[in-house]
Amino acid sequence: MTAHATFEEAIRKSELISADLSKNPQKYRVLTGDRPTGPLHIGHYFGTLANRVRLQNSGLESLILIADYQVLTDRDSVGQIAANVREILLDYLAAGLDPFKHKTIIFAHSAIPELNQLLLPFLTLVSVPELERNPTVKDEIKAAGLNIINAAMLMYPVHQAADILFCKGNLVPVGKDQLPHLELSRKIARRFNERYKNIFPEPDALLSEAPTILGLDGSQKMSKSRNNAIFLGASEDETAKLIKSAKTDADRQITYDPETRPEVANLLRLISLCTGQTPVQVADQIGDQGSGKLKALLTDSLNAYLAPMRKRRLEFAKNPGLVSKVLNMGNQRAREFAIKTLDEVRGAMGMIYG
RNA sequence: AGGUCGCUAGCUCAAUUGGUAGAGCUUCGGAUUCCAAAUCCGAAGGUUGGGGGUUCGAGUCCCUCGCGGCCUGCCA
Repeated sequence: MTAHATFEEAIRKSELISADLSKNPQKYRVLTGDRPTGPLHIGHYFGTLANRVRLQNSGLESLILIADYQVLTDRDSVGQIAANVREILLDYLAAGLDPFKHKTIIFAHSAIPELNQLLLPFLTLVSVPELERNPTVKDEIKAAGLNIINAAMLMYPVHQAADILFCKGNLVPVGKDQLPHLELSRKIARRFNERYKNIFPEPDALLSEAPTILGLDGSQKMSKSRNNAIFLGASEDETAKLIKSAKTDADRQITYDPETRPEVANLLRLISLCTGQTPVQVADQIGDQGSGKLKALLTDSLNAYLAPMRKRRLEFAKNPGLVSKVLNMGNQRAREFAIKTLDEVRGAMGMIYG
């Protein structure tokens, strides 16, 4: 099957599942996650976080992974990891993920030894060239400018397979770039089932139509490392300052044209996400008032949109005990899955001796 | 384990026979601009991996320790 055909197939299946979600939420267990390299920004929010909250609220069991070990795939040090984990927890809670009201489990790699142990048999189901061929990994190595590739970087898609399969997750919301990883997870599940015993589901992709949010420099995806991001927890003044620094163009007449005016289009799209208007409507409203007006409007819209989240975030920040409880609770529940699955795996492999 | 090369600003790298540690990019500020970008001007940024020694003087030479790359080997 060609890559394109695979993609078409993934879209088709994703649409079928999407239609089924509200009818049969109990059929699905969702896994997503983030590397704790810093606080989350509005690209994360509009790209995935909002969708996770939506899935949670429609009754799906959702596991959210803080992939702390994977911080080290492209750097030598974890940095202020404890602070970063805390910031991400605050972002999750502020965005509306709620382990107390919903079937949501927030947990960390490092707290689940059984999950990581699954990695070992999984690694034997994958060949080295298969890992080296992964286009997303190749891109990430290139983007990070790595001249030394550590083994964890090469095998992190296998680690992801363990993340998904330890809890028998069957639905993974992803962007197009993550499809190769999910394909590998499916392959690993299939090979394990074939070689030992049928215990793993083959997880499906839920392709989001979420727009990619460009950074404030307008040329690349928003990301912390490119220093072009607005953090969810930023103050209103910081947000205003960052938006003011965004790249635009010299044309005073504001139009929505993603092809020729990607920077302006990106700002219009952000307003659209905050207000519910279409980008074209926003552009018409600004007319010939220029990018200054566009930025003022975005600043007001975004600050207003994020205000309730930021308020919640500040309140959670005052309650570190509650934040710790969220993670401890999630770790405990995730670990129960992991212990159970590892037992099954060892049984299937004939590795229970005593 | 052996051989070898390396460690200088946030990043990439300079620094003559031993003689005041610099540049580019990034960051920050200013000019400019409807706002930006680009451009121009300016600023910040360092115990030269740690320690010791030689010397009037060490990034540079010597010793030592640490960390890392590559090559070869060994082991489960």
